[in-house]
Amino acid sequence: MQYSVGVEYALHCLVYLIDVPSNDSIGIKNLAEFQGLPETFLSKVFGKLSKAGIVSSVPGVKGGYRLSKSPEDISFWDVIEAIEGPNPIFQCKNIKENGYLYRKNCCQAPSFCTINLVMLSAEEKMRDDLRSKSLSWLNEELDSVLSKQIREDTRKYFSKSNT
Amino acid sequence: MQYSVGVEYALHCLVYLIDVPSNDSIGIKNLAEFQGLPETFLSKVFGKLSKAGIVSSVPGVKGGYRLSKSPEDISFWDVIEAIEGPNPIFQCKNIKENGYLYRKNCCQAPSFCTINLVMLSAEEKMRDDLRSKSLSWLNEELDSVLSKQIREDTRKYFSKSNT
DNA sequence: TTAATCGGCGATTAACTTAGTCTTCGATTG
DNA sequence: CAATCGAAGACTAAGTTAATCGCCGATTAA
Ligand code: FES
Ligand code: FES
Repeated sequence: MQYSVGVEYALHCLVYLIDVPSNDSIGIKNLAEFQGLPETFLSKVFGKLSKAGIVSSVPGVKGGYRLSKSPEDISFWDVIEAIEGPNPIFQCKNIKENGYLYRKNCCQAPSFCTINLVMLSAEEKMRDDLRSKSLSWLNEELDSVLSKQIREDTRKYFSKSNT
Repeated sequence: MQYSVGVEYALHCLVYLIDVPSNDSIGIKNLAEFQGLPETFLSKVFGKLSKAGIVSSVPGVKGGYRLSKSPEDISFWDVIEAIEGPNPIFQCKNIKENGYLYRKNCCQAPSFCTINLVMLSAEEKMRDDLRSKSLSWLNEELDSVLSKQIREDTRKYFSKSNT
């Protein structure tokens, strides 16, 4: 049970899109090449991000992707939800309604299962944490963690290839 | 991306084991029948719970399962970890070490990826919440949520079939 | 205008996982 | 000794994941 690799791909790619001015964009090809990722698959990932309104595409040659809103307004959770969908991690197949007692005395007040509620509220704790971290926060964090050299080289890579 | 149904099966089954005295046990067959679950599959789930030291088995005819420690000391997270394994939900394939810059200037200080750290710490929030809820807590919760009648009927079901 | 380059999208695939079954085994009961 | 239980492993069918391929429409530059 794990999130798909698409989540990792997406988050890492979005880092490079944060600084891109709104009249520019970065192509899938560049993003894939730079990170050593399969280009076609990355294209699918960006399809989901696009549908979720996180990025917007620029069609045609010299096209690519850019953020479709401020990095301040894109949280980690937004990205995960775009890739993985809205379903909770805990899978409740409502087994308590298949139970002996429920089969016997048929008409029950449709109540929530306590176990399910516990799981969902625990997940919410994780989501709240992810909702509190935005892409712009991540950008600042990376500025303080990564060497100035590396960050500069990265930006140079994407700017030169899109001139 | 979801936890397997085994987690739901396990948690629901463990509810019925909380009150069982340490010289008694409940058989897989009863648990499966009562909840309308496939018996053979449930047996696999209990295999995992047994390996994790949550339940212990009583072999032979009239055998079954019982808790192998106090319900106070069994948390929701213990159960999930027993079924799903210890791996984090977020899958980090270390893609940053396949990147262009890392391929170029080869020898890097082996650093952690900030994105990964964010994800892991968010997961930890969820796990902490699940670690704080034990089976005995769940039992009390169910006492206040479910009708006295249902709880009694349930206990009767398992006691009469194991006499 | 036209060829080359981009993203969008759907079909397809291979590998893997999940949910579940079957069968054989060893232990216990009566 | 036979019937009943759990343990364990082989097996299977269905679903998912990661990835590829091919075709389309939009865009650009020659
Ligand atoms: S019925 Fe699904 S968790 Fe209780
Ligand atoms: S390398 Fe895996 S999350 Fe950054």
